[in-house]
Amino acid sequence: MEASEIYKCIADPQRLRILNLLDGGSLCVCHLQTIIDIPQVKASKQLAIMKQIGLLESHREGTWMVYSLAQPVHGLLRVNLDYLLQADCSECNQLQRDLVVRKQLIQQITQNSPDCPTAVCAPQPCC
Amino acid sequence: MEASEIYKCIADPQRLRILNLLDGGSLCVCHLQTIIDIPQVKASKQLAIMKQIGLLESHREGTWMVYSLAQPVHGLLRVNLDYLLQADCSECNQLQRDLVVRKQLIQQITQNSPDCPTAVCAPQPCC
DNA sequence: TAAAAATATACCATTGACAGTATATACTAA
DNA sequence: TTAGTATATACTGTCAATGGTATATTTTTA
Repeated sequence: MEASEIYKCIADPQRLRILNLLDGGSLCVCHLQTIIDIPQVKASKQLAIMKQIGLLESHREGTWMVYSLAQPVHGLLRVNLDYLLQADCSECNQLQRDLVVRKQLIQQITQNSPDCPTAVCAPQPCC
Repeated sequence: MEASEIYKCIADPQRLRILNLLDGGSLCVCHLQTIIDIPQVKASKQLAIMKQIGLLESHREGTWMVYSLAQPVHGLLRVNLDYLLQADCSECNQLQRDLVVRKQLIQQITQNSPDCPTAVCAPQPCC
């Protein structure tokens, strides 16, 4: 994977937010939609782009598609996610806030259905 | 300066090469043209873009424009240049090779005119 | 097997980045 | 002041990325 591909990818703030969120663990499309507040089509497209490059993996779980960072996380991506999380700029703050929202969402899901593997997806309709 | 601006910038391999070269010290447009082997127009445009964002500074020295990284170097750029120089991918290797060529070029200039401040530009027509 | 939910794809219009050519500007030296 | 060198800008056409709408696909459940 070329460096420029990765840069082109994370040059889009939405894609960057998605990568950051997935770095915290797998999520299904509907969760990403909810947290980032984008239309379904767009979420789906962005995810497809990143899967295409090889940054993301996905597997189906019922009707849900669960996305996660391809392992091992590419060094260049790793370095940048780490840097941004401890840096101070408007986009960086957004990433930090996203992780908080992510945690809250997972907590909600877990309370509503304790059986649900938190790393994955809600067993109830979630969106 | 937003992270996405920097990423959009370094997502272009030529701009990345320029930034990497300037990280080794100031250079004038004609040197960059020579090393990277791009037409004058393009070099000038790329430099203008990066100056616009605030990544580069420039000053005139005779007919030459000397470009350098804006100080202090933005943390995000710093992190990425450092990573790429020690990584192993085709674009990374290019960056490493560029620095070698840069050193050779500076050496040539210095030999031909020992008075010339190597950090800057040749006092003789160079292109 | 029909309906509903979650997700993906096709299609289209718009926008933005990019390359190339020509021309302009700034400076130097004769 | 003219010619030459280095660099910048204007202009134009082209191609790629992006957003939106509609529709298709996959799976589950009734």
